[in-house]
Amino acid sequence: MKLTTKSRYAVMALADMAQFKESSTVSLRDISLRQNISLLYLEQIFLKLKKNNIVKSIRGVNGGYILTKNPNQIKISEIFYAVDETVKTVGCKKESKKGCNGKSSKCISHNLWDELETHINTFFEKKRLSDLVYNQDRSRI
Amino acid sequence: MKLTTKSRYAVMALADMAQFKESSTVSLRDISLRQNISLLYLEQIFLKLKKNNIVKSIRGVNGGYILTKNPNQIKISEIFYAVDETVKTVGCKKESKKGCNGKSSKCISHNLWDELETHINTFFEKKRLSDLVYNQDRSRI
DNA sequence: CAAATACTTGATTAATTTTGTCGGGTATAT
DNA sequence: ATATACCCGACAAAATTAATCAAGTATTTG
Repeated sequence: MKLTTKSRYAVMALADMAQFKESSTVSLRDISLRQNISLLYLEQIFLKLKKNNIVKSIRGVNGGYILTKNPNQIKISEIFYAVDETVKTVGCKKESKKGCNGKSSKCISHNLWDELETHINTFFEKKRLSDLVYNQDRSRI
Repeated sequence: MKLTTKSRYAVMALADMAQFKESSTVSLRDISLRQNISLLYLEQIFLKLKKNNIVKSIRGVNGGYILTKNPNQIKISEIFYAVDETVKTVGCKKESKKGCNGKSSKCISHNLWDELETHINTFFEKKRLSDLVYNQDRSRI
């Protein structure tokens, strides 16, 4: 059970923006250099973040991206949703006739997986981008 | 972020054993039929469970597997560990000189991922096989 | 003891998903 | 104009997961 790099990078990049927003916009090139993430890959990720209204873009020279909200209003769960990171613990098909479909007949472990999913999602709901930035500052020695 | 079928199957199979232990041993063939899991794949899984002392095996006709402990003493975390399911949220290499190595220099999101890992693992530590079986019984209408 | 059952093990293949890259755009400040 | 930086769809490489195969060994039962 692991996180995809896509969602990890998304969070890292947004945290980077929250931290280094010296100017109004932050270019992907800067993030790429600072966080050591492929620029091309970052572009892919930011398209999704933009579609989901987490950042907005400004084109042209001196362009870049800006957070649409304050870091303390951006939940980690939003970010994950934006880049299609989902928590999948259950393997049962909803439309399967025989076997577990989550409704009429539940497999032995179904409730456990459901609980787990909720447990993880709750974590993401609670955490906000601002938590990272402050945490980071505190953890520097 | 998703669970591998291997660990899902492992939990399902063990829960099945806890539930249907009419005789002393349960054959993989029975589990395979009841839970609709490939027999060959189950064999692979049970080898690991055996190496990790969660089940023991009895060969020959009427052979099969037996749980080594009571279901209320088998943590989900043990099962996951046995089949090599690990929770990996951090992508940072421990030996990397530049960038995050988890110690001298931490990347912005490092603490978050660590927290998440702990959060998930705590869940698996708390849950026991017996929780599934009872849950299941309760959820049947 | 023969035959059926069921566990044992390593190797190999098939399928899927992740992790990017490529190539060609378009908009804008200087 | 031209360099910078976002935009977008398609594609390819790599890694991982999922599952199968082949060739066993041990044990019970008739």
